[in-house]
Amino acid sequence: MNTLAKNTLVKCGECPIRHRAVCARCESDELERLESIKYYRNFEAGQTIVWSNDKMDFVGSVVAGVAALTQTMEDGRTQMVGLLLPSDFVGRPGREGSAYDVTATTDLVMCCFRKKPFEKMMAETPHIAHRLLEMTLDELDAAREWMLVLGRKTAREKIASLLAIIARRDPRPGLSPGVEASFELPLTREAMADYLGLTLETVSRQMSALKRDGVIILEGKRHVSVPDISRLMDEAGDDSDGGYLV
Amino acid sequence: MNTLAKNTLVKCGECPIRHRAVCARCESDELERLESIKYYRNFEAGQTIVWSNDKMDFVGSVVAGVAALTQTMEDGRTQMVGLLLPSDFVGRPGREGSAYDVTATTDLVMCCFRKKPFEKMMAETPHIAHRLLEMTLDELDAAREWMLVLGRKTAREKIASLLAIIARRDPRPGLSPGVEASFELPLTREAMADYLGLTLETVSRQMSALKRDGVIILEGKRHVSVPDISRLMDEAGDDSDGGYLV
DNA sequence: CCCAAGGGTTGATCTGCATCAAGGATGCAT
DNA sequence: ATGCATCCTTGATGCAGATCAACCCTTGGG
Repeated sequence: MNTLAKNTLVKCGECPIRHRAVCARCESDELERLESIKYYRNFEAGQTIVWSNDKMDFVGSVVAGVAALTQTMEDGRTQMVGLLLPSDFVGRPGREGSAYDVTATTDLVMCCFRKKPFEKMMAETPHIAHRLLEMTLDELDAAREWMLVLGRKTAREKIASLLAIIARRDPRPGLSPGVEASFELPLTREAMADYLGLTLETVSRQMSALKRDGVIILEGKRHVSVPDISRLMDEAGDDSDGGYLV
Repeated sequence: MNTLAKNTLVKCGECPIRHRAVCARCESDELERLESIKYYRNFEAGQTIVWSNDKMDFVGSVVAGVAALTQTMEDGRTQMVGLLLPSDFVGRPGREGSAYDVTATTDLVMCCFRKKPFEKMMAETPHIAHRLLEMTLDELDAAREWMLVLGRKTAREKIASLLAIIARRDPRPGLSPGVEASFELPLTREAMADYLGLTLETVSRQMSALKRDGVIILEGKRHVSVPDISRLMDEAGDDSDGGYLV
């Protein structure tokens, strides 16, 4: 247990980013064995990676870009239940199919492992299973934190919460003076609405309101700069230290 | 992986109910080792089991009664993020504290394992870790299914969804003719509201409405009978087969 | 060059649920 | 029996966010 601190990132072969270790003791021979079964896949923005209930014959992690897990009711109402940013893990070892639609919301690169050999390795290598348990517990915490957002926060707080997550996970230090974070929104207004349990009109209005009030600076429709991150966190009503979310 | 089918229940020592196996291959010596570190704890309705951020030195499962995981914002808004029914697992191996308040909503019996020895056993016994991963994935599915409820369902659908969960998990076959399920609500109206992201007044009104419309039969404030379960599922807007939830 | 499609904004109006408020039922302590 | 607390119900009113609708901007294709 805990062979690796919670969010430790390790270099995985030639992956362009350091991503969360699946192989708990990197640099060791597990990593090499992982290398031997891994491959890359590219997706375009909007493309579906797996349909819910479809068989999913791989697991992997996001290397670049953003993907979304969504659930849909018969009448078309949809709810995003997970947002996958670079280093996030996808797939359910020991499960046949996907429980959700997985779609790329931007162009996407994934580092995949074929599921069968990955599961075999997992069975032989205890700390991979432990590491996966760690990661699943993180996802569970994120999902539960999001339940608070969905159940109890106002539209403005929801938007601020989402922006805070993205800002935190995209750690580009301030370029211009007076800007503490700056990023490109990887989601359309509609996708944001689906994540937040709102309509796209409400998302648009609240984005305008946050801009008007100086909480964010919008350049174009997608580029967001945050002059004061703690101000943004306040708007999100965030009690938490922002530990686990997504 | 998958040494045990998803919801297989096994007899664990003298526990009065068959609960979900922590020890994946029951009847084997892991079970005996588990027996040697286990103990029971009783709680009264309303009692807090662990406070969020407190150190939690045990893991375990609910034997009888119901417990709730809740998160609270500084201003007092609270959201229940998990409902623990008999056989559900509590605790986060490899984690220090609890991320949520855990409280008993009814009188409660838990079967506990001290955390340290449990983790030690987990490290030595691979399929315990696998089993725990299975269970955590189930919880993750439940949390995500609940995100759809919180984000996209109406008050009436939310109530119906909650009743459907409880009815499904409390499999007492119909006593009177024309009654397909019947149970005692383990939650106050306020607790239901906290789970559903509503106010207690709205919960009360929708319960009355479901009663008026013949979807449920209310005897007193807490006893619920369901004449037609598929009708209730329809009201819940449930597309799913009701696979994972709670 | 024009047109269509996708993404975004903003306004007017409607409505589901929250909020505020009062009162009923039950149980328990004095 | 009386008082008080907890839990629940129901009514009146208000408002946040949904819905309906118009319009803008950008991109890309004939």
